[in-house]
Amino acid sequence: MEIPSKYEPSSAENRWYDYWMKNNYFHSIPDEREPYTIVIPPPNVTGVLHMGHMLNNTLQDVLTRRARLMGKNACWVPGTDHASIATEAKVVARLKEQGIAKNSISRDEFLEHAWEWKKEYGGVILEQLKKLGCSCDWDRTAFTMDDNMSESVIKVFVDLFNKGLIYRGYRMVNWDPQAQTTLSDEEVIYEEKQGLLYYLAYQIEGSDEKVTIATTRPETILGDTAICINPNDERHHHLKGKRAIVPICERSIPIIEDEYVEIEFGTGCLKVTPAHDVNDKALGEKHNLETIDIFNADATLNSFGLHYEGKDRFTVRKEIAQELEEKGFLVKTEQYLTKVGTSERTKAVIEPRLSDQWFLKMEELVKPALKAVLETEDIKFFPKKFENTYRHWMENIRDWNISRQLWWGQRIPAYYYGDGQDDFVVAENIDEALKLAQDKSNDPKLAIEHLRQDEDVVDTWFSSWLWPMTVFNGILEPDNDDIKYYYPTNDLVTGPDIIFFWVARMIIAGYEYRNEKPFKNVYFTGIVRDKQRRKMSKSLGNSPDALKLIDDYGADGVRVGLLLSSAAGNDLMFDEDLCQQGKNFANKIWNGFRLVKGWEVADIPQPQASKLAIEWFHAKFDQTLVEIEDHYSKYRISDALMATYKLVWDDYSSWLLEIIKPAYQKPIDRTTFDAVIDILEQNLKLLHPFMPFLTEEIWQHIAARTPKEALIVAEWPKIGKNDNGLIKGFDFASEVIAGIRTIRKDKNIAMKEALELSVINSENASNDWDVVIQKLTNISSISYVDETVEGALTFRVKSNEYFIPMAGTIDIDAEMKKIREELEYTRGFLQSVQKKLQNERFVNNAPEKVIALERKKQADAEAKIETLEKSLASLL
RNA sequence: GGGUCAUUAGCUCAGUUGGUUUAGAGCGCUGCCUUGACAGGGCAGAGGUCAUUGGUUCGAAUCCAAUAUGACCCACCA
Repeated sequence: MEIPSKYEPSSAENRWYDYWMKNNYFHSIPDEREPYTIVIPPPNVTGVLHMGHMLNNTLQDVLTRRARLMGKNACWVPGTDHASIATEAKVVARLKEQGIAKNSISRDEFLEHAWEWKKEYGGVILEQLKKLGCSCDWDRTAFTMDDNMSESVIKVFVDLFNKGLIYRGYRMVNWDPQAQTTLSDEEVIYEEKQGLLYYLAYQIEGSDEKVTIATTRPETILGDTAICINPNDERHHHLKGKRAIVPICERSIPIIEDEYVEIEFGTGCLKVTPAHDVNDKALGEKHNLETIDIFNADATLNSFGLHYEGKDRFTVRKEIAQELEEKGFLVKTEQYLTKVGTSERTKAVIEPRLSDQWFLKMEELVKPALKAVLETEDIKFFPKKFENTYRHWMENIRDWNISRQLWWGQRIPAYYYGDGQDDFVVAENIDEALKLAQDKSNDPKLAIEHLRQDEDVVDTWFSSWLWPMTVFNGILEPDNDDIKYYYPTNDLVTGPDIIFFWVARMIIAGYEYRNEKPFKNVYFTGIVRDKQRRKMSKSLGNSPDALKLIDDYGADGVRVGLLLSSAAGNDLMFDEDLCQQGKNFANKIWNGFRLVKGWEVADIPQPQASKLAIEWFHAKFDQTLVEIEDHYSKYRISDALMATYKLVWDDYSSWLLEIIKPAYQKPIDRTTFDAVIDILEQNLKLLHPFMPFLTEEIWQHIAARTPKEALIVAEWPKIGKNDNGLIKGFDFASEVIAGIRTIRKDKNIAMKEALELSVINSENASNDWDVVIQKLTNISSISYVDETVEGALTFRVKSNEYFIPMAGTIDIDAEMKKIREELEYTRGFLQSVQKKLQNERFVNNAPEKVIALERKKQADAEAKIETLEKSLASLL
């Protein structure tokens, strides 16, 4: 059968993915082997594959496949996250297109639509992961709103409530007026925006005097309930105890004093709006101020907004500024750079808002999680620098607002039975709730229909923080076989952007619910950026279509492309050229295989050169394997790939195959052939985690294999004896080869023309490698001589001198120039070494080993100089 | 405002407890080669005052300090 000269990925990829699925290699069940577990960072159900996912999941697949090859019971659990805000927004938008308003349908009807949506689109991203080659255990695919997941969430909520860690509070929270829900502090992104600072003059009550304040939000004056000055500010002492009149609404408000006010900022006078600013709220509580909320839930003004009622806050800002100016209250405006909080999901400007919400007390929960990372190193971060970020957040942690005013998610299991602040119970189901409510209210006649469940759901992260446990049902059945076997998981691969949202909270939950870490190592990937260092995003349109990339370069090519430049924790500048490099590599491997496959095998003696080359490659392979293992142990995946790349491209293809290659249309001896097939198979194993499809394809081409013998479940190579002498000998020989090639190049001597080589072997180098040198450079004979050969081109390796006699004239000047240049360099080098050795303090203080090395360098350089001088003399 | 990290070849990055030839890799670049695995290839080559300035040391890309530039994280100055 003719093998095409170009590797065609698309058919192979589908074929082998189906084969792997059919033979159940991805599926894991507990057995006597050591487990290796990864839980996927569940992408949003609304998501489509982007470059970040590609990188992230390629890394997970590399780790999983390698673990599998190493004989571990590898289990990579896939799944998706219900992403309440994002998904609810999409469903709302879709309903709107169909002419249905969310508030016109019931909660249950809405949820039906949402589930319908999930059924339709929820699997898209997982299907895309298959295209990438991800070897997830699809039988275990989970979703954060699966029944057992939701039950777990409720159970945990009730438990934390009963422990006194969850409480209900009337607090200032981050309100997203577009999604109409609260957000946690972590979901608020601060963006710098150019705005205006308005200076407004308030009339002092009962006088003609005025007081000027500065604000960025003039529309909130309608909610003002005080003006605050710093008691140490002498400019304003005359205002103490007086009252001011708020413009437009003409409310009389007190002038209070507090050191919180910065004397330097603005005019040193602050307007206080307790309903719409966290600091103002604190002031309000301290000074017992009235709280006036002027906004509706969608951030339009309510009746306190007077004639602005019903208008949006930003419209009002413009209009009220105009009115204030017309009425003479506006003193001036200044350009002002301010930080505005926006919603991570909807991008809407966050409104601080007072409302009843559920909070989780973090202070105690955090302690074991902090210790595990920073003290005991039970959990290791790669790269380590993120431990600082983690520490900082954990040590300054605030209570977590876990309630969201949404429908898509786990509904808060609180049941109200009366109108009092305290008239509620928390229970896993309504029957439990009824019993508790009857007890608490002392009213045995209380019935189910009297109970109203809280309308809110919990934050999405309140379900995903349990993910490493709930995917193995470890909350509902804490003693089941899966959780006992797979937990704690081994590696977590994720982005540093969710270190607080998710990573930290999983660690907290792990210690609280299993008294054990959720994972041993966390590998933080970088952010994928484009060549101009811009973050890849939909709005910029700079994110390539993942599936198109796979079409163009093959999944293996894309995987290699992504991994080539992704040191842990460093952002990665993605460039399609890297995928091209990956594709080229795949083709190189393919052709290396094609060459070997095309050879005719005969029972003839093994050439000495082949024997030596194979021994050398074994040594080189062992040496590289040590390197690769070291890289993996430090999660330096891109270095592990590069080491493999060089082994296969340079050592295997460029050197080994060239040395053993039989003459044109001549057969190869069986011994060499068998050895090279074995070597190819070992290489394929190292390559498989990076390039699963291509390697399986070649593996199965080499020989007919039963499913048990598939590459995906082959045995990872063991580290061998690593013979250094062979590697040194080869390195020396390769320098000789390069010298001869350079001469051929310079003098334009075709490879067909055989040359002779003479050598003055001052280095006493072994002649074992002569056969290899001869084969690769078409040297007919190598003779060992004592004296300089006249009329020859020369080159030197260390202090060995090589001669290639030339029939024609030798350009003496050029030869001399070359030698002089070498001489100059070597003398310079010798000088620097001598300078060190002549320094008494160096000789006295440096370790023995270092001095010996310097002496060796000196001797080598001196020998080389002697050789060069002799050659030069012979030319004169 | 506080903090973390970076700065090495045209680009992307290694350089592990200071000493392994006068600093490496991949890509790119420049020449030449090209019927017998692969032009998605081969061979050879050019290219760096290791951000700057001081300091410690026998010895610094590596340790320390300051400066500059950039990135990220945290923080309630209207």
